[in-house]
Amino acid sequence: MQLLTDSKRAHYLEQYPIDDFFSFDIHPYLEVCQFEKGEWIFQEGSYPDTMYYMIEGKAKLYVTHKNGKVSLIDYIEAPCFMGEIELLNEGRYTKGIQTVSKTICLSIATNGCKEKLLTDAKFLRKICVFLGQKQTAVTAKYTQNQVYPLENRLAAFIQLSSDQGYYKEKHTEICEYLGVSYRHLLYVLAQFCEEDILAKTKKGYQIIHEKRLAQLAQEIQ
Amino acid sequence: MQLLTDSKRAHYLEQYPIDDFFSFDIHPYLEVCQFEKGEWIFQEGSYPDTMYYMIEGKAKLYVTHKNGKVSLIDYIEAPCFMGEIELLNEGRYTKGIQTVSKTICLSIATNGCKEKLLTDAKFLRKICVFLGQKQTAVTAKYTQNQVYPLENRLAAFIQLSSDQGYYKEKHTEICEYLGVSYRHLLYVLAQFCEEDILAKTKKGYQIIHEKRLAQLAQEIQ
DNA sequence: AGAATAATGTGAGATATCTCATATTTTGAA
DNA sequence: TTCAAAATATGAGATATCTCACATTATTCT
Repeated sequence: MQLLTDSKRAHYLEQYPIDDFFSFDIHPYLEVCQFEKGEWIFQEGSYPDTMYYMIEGKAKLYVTHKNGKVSLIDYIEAPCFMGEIELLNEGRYTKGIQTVSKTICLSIATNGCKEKLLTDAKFLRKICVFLGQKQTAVTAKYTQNQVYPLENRLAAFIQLSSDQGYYKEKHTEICEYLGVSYRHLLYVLAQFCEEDILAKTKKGYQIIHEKRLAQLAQEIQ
Repeated sequence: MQLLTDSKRAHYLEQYPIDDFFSFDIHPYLEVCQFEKGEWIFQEGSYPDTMYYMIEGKAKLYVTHKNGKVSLIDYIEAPCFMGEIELLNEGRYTKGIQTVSKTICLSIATNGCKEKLLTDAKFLRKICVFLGQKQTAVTAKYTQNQVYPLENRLAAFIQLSSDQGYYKEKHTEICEYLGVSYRHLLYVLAQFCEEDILAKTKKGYQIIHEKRLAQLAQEIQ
């Protein structure tokens, strides 16, 4: 992690003003940080003293289970808060956050202004809305995981993440996200090829039979 | 649903004071309602105009999927808010809430005081903490569902819900909660009996081999 | 460039879980 | 009390998904 200073710092603060999230002057507590790809923003089990607001980039929210298995809970995309739950409740981070790409965050050192934050209606309302939406999203994802086979969920995910008719995500990431084994993900991809829904090319999996894919995805809504 | 009046109303308002959730006088907007067992507090798709704070009772939070399957997202137990997300964001209820037992709620007609609520730091902070904790709980449950077989999850659930060494929940409810079919729940219960972890009696399933049960449950933590 | 590491790909066999059909028992309401 | 509905129970067969083992490519680092 690298603290940005001077012109870079000024640039980001200017481009992403968050003054209106707060009813007091937040600038004394603010830093601009840059995380490299793959860097951990929060480590599971560590003690929190910072809240972040991600303004550019993408990250993954993880939890590690006792048996060593890891669940990719969610992708986190700018703009969003991180560490807000830990600010509200005491305690360690129970989740890890790792960047997927270079990421720029505004950091708020909470030891300086925790009380101010927790009594600021403007800020709290922002957090409330954010938490509410996140909860809705996470709940939807998990109930779907439970009720639909991978065939449908993968179809929906391919629709979402494909670019110019090509699906080219990393299998290792996606199987974690969809909560299935690597092996099984490959099985279902192979099955899609078998059924001529996709075709494997050097550029990724090409979507051939878009209608059928949509049909499979739609069963979820 | 029944509005309570006079002495009953006064009784509950006195027993569960929520004045300190707000920095303004909430009483003009407050009612005390009673829902019978099995009644729906929110219907999926309906338009919200009320937020509730459940003070006695227990309910189930549901979502219905496109394919007709229903997920029991969570048990909701007093004390807790209901409809808070809909207060924050516009839109219909996307979840249904059905009581499990007779339930007493304080209702807050939001059309009268929405603005006041959404600018009240005291209230917003309560909601934030509540949402944060709920999110943590829901996430934990669902990631576990994904990673552990029913054997472990059921063991943990039996530990939680058993009373005086007896497990006697309704299978029809629990299979929904644990996200498995009725058939499979019965299989695993039978397996527990087979292994002399439980014994089926008229009073419910008796826990015989507590250590082994704990062992199975602990794999989750 | 070469070595180490990560990602991809595939087979075989196991198992966790589902669907459906059907019978019995319990519960709640008329 | 009786009847219908809900809950419990069980079998049989299907399938979605997992584990493990191993081979082959890409990527990254030195």
